[in-house]
Amino acid sequence: MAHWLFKTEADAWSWDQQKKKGAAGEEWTGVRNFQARSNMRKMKKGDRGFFYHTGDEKQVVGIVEVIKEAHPESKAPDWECVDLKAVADMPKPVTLAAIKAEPKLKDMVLVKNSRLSVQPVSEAEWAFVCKMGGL
DNA sequence: GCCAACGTTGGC
DNA sequence: GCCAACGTTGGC
Repeated sequence: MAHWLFKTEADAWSWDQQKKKGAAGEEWTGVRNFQARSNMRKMKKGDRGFFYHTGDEKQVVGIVEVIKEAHPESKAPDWECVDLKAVADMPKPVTLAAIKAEPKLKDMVLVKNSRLSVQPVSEAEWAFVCKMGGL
């Protein structure tokens, strides 16, 4: 199973909003970057990802699961999205500062290319960040 | 609020 | 197809 990281600003689409959608999930819309889109196209149902708040917080706040693979956005059919549902809170949110301070995570896309909004996460990185977050 | 880094656009 | 200019993002 592959792992990912979804970046969002809390005032655009927050973890609370995502959680309120429950098991029905919600389309992950607004991706207008080709690299991010190609990452979404690689996702399989059941893949999991980190839900990351950028902006003021800059921390991983939860875990989401892909419940529908890449398809056109219902409101902007020229673009694509996947559907995500919230799976779990991070017991202890993992901050960008903590990630940057950890040598094992120095190659994370979040560190190397923070602007990319949908990122791949390696298995080792996934396990390590989960551990840091208390999962 | 600033600035560096990156992606996209458009002229050639 | 290249590259300069521009706009946007996001960390600080």
